[in-house]
Amino acid sequence: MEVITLKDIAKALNLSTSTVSRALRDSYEINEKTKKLVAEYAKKVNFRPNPIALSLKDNKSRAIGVIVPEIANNFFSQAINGIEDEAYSRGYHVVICQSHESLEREKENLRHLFERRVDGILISLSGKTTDIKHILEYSESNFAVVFFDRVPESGGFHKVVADNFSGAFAATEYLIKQGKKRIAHITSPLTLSITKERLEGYKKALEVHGIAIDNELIKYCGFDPEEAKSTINDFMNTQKPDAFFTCSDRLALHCYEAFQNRKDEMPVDTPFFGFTNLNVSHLFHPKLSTVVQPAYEMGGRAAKILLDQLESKRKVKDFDKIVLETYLKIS
Amino acid sequence: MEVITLKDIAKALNLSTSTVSRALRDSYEINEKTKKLVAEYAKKVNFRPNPIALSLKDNKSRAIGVIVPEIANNFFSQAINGIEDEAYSRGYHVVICQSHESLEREKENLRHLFERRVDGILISLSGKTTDIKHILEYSESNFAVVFFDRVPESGGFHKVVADNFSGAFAATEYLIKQGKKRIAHITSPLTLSITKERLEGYKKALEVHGIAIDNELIKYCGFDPEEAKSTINDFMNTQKPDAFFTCSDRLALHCYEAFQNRKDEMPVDTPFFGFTNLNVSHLFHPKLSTVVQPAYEMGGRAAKILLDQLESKRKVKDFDKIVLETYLKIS
DNA sequence: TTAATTTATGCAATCGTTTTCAGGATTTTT
DNA sequence: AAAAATCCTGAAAACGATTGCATAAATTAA
Repeated sequence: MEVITLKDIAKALNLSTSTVSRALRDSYEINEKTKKLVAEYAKKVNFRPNPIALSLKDNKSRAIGVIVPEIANNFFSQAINGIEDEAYSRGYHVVICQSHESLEREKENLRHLFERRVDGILISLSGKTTDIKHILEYSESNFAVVFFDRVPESGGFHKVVADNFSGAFAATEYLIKQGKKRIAHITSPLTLSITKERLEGYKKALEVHGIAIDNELIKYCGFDPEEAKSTINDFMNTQKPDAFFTCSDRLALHCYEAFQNRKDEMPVDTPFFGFTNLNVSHLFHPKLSTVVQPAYEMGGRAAKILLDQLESKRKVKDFDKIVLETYLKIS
Repeated sequence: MEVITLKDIAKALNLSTSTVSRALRDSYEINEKTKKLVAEYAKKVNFRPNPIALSLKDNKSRAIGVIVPEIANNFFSQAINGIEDEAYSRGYHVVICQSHESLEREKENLRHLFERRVDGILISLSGKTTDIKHILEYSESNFAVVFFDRVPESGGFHKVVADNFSGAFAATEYLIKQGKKRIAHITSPLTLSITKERLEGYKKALEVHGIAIDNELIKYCGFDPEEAKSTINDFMNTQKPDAFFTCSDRLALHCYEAFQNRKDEMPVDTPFFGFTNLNVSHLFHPKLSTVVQPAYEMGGRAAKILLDQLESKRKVKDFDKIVLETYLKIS
């Protein structure tokens, strides 16, 4: 497979590169016969314009960056699928970076992507990110940014999120309808937007069903597995909840592990709910039910907004916030 | 964050772009004073050479492509982590494509990456790929290829694989030492290199321990979950093995699902082994033990070989085949 | 037949960087 | 003091594509 340039074609057909270029782009200035000649030859030798040359010319890389906490997480890998399908179908490629829940890594990722001259980025914030100064720095220089899933509170950006409130409400309500009254909620640090929204959904469901909110049943857990372990131990030694509802993939897994470490097995009649996209939750013991987010769609929508923005001439002035529905997967 | 070019620096300091370029690359031709002046100014305005311009000049994109069957699979996402760490630390970026176990998609991925002018690719073959003609087409035009995990039989390529034989041997031996004698092996199509190697390990362990090989206990399963289902049903209705050993992530999951669909639960004293990197296998019911591959390392090594090759002047003549050890994770 | 118009093509600049070549200025050698 | 060597710098070409401008050739109008 040989790499062919415009110049090669021009030489072969005894034309100038400009004529060849125009012929291929079907310019009105070029004779039909010439066009056909060029088109046929180009096809024969399998000509493809060098995307790097085009990038240099247009000052556009036709690449977008994605920053997620972790690829090895079903939610994010599904979201990435959505992003890639949208991007590839529109001729963009995708550079993926992981923040590993670290603000420092997130900053490095941004710098790397910026230096690589990506046209814009999609980002789901790290768990340690409390403000977005580092992102604002870049977002001036016509460097478009769209947030998804874990988004900042401040306005002025496009965002795509799940309906965290309703998802948490539905899960909590489901547990209540199963007759549960002491539902523990184990959640992430309050710095994350999703934490607050899910907590509100949980509280609202209790309220609607006339169950008093017991703050002892709500625990915040950072990223250290040990935290989850001691939280679970506390719960089992004191509160003995009759159901669990955790806020994330990671927390659900840490809690399951904490249970495995205890002598007394997790009671089978204590249902466990997670806000996760784990595609194997139904194989867990005890069963793990989940609030599932439309991760693929979320990625695709976020990518679409970004690319639309990149390709539109006028500067956007109003910013979309798209909220996608979740659904329950009962195991 | 402003984007600065050589020309900007040249204008500001009243020098020519060539002098600035040379100063920054510490050329012996440039006066020390000038060098210092330029270096300081460049640092102040945060100059970064435009990678796209460099790519065009060098005819190198400093990007590598990765083709895997599926990102949403722990083995591959861990391998990608290894690839990205190696690549980013050496100033390359990574374009990820998924073949979704389809030969057609794999061909499209190749075409896409080639047109994108990546300098080389890392590939783990799709389950439908039986020959590598489509890859050979490209591998001429100084387009380096390194295979990992699922590699072709033919020589003439760099390869990084797990010691599939030993892994399968160890798992089978473990089951035998647990007193199991009728160990079912459910495996992928024989077109995949890993299938054969793992099957050989399984057979060898039986042989070493004086257990006759029963071909009725060996079943090949494609990618359709229904196949796994009927395989499991067949086994449970007739052979009733006293242990299971599956060849892949996917097969292990399909089998677990098949068991869930049956009335009679999977007997708890029938141990189940998978050749997978599932990081939640210990939370399954019944327990899933696994042969774990060093996925991160595999990705990293493969990337290193590829990048070393890209950066070496002389053409490689002998091709490495690196075999990495697996380990058992008993749940 | 000559001028005006249309048609078809090529030249050259551009994007940002590197690098070859050339040359001016300064210093050293004779 | 002239020739040679050394040092520093800049102009220009190259990478591959696009595009404004110029112009030659063909056609039409007068």
